[in-house]
Amino acid sequence: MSQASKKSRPTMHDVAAKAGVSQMTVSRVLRGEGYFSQDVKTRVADAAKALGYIQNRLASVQRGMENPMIGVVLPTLKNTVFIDVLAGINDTLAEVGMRPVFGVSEYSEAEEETLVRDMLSWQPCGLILSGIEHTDGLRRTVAQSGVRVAEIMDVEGDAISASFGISQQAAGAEMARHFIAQGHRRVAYIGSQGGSDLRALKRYTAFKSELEAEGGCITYERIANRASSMPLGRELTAACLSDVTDCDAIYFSNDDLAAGGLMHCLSNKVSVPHGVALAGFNDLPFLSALPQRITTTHTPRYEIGALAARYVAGADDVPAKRHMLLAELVVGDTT
Amino acid sequence: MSQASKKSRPTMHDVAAKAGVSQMTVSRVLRGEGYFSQDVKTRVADAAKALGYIQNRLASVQRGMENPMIGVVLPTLKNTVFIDVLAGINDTLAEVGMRPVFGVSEYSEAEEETLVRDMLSWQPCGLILSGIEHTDGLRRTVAQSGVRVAEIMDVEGDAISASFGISQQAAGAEMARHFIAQGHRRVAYIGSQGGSDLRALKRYTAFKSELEAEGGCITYERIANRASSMPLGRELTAACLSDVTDCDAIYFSNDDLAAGGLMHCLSNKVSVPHGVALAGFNDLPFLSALPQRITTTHTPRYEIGALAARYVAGADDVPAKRHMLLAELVVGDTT
DNA sequence: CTGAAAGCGCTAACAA
DNA sequence: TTGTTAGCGCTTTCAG
Repeated sequence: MSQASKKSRPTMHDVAAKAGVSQMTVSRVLRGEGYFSQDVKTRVADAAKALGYIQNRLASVQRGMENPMIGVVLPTLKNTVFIDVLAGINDTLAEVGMRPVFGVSEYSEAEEETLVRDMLSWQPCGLILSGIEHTDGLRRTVAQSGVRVAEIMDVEGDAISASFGISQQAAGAEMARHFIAQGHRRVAYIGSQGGSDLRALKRYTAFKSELEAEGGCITYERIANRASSMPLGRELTAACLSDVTDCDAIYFSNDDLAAGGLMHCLSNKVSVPHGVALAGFNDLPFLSALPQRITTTHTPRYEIGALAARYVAGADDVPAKRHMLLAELVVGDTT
Repeated sequence: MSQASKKSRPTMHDVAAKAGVSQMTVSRVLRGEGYFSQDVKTRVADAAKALGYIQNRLASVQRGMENPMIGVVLPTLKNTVFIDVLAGINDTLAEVGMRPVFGVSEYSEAEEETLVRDMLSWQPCGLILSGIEHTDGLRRTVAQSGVRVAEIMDVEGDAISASFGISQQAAGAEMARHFIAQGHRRVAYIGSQGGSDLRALKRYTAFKSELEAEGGCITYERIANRASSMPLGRELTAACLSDVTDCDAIYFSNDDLAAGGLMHCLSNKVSVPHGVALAGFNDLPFLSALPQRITTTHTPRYEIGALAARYVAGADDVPAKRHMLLAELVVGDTT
């Protein structure tokens, strides 16, 4: 009777019965709070272990304890960048005994709102969202819920409370100045994700206006609808170089595409950077294995995830504000 | 008074007060169960929307409802393979309104057990674990918890209830036969993860014994401790080719390493496959962008995740048994 | 069709 | 140092 039946897992009552104490005492011992004798402590610990007791957090949280769970919404899993961010989030949360619940929005703000509503039903103590553009409903919902919210990747715009990312505009503009300095004035742009990647768009916009301000120009622009990948980059580059003969450089929205471009050039004996210069974005580790070092912008992806996680986990050394991390130009030999 | 205070989120009581019905009626309407008039239905729906009501799942689950949450433990986030699996899991769960909670074990069985204990405290309705080797404690814990458990990637060994994966042994043996058929008898093996990747080990063991049975031999073996990556593959290949001069092929534990190997050969004018043959494992999409098509084994990663998710989500068309998916040899031009 | 009562497993507050 | 009481927000059961 006091033993849990086959069907239901043991509760504190079962542990209490086995240890010969009250259920409340079990609660205290297991949390290590309040007072209890050494004897009781070991009896309870033994009983819990013997029964294979596992805490029911739903009940604790329901009673007012903080839920060590963080809702995380990423735009996609197809881009390594977010995997790195995820790793940073997960590692950091794990350090303090918290876990992420996941959702993928596929770059849709409406879907993001739905996901957040859903996650809030588990009463997480924090939320990590991507980007800084959200629906009004989302903003209202999270404001009402009172959970901590971190927005990652982007810091340009109106943050809900804390944002962690880089300046996409500065990164784009810096690359434009580098192009100009290297004498690349006629530039093609190749992107993916059909323009739903708002951060790539911000970068490109800044790149373009800086380039034009410095006397350069965009001679070709192609933003494919598919997800970014090396094969896609190779394909788009082939198309670009056969369409346009008057560009001396290609700016890709990320490294996967740029690496694909480099592969095209390698396989087709297009000299880089003399035939055409190439640059990507992110500085993914695999670049260092390629035959040529692609010029790119290093982004602190893991750090962004880690910092955001520290914030939503309630670390008091991470204030709620705009955290702009450094994105550094990495000059390779493709420009 | 009936309105939620600034601090706490609105409950069914608040909605009930606003709609002029009892809390129980709100519960019924919101779940669409039982009977209620059209009038009551709209009043409740309006009130809920006006208040921005979000269900408190902790309470429902506590009361006996199923928690649409699946605990997922992966060995690493550094290997694209698991990202694909994750995508399959997430997409499939999302279709039925479920979400994954994540943990990364870093290939440690002890860590896996800790993670599972932690996740079970949220009363998830299912668990997806990687591999088929687990601690006894883990097995006891999940047996007692009564949740559905799926084990992915590997099907050779004693599954808890349902396993989804490929035959690592068959994949390794098939590659060995391919090597022999192509005349590659003296083979080097390059791996990573310091041998904690049990699946790679199984593959290699089968590869080796099949190779030797057919008259081939392993002339070099290097399993680095670091995580698998293209740069690592390039580095290890360089070391291998400078150490050993008598191997005519290298079998890599995965595509990242193999691609790194190919890059080394490209950059150092080592002809492939005549100077040395190369083969990887997984058939990652980026291979199609490389200058040469690397021979590899295609693994149905997304499908494994998707199927496992269907099972733990409670789909009745996925029985609890050993699901061995097909891993197909993909012959490229590097062997 | 609608509501009142009971209780899931836990913890804060108080009593012993 | 330990136990008792109340109640978190919800759903099951049973009464109107």
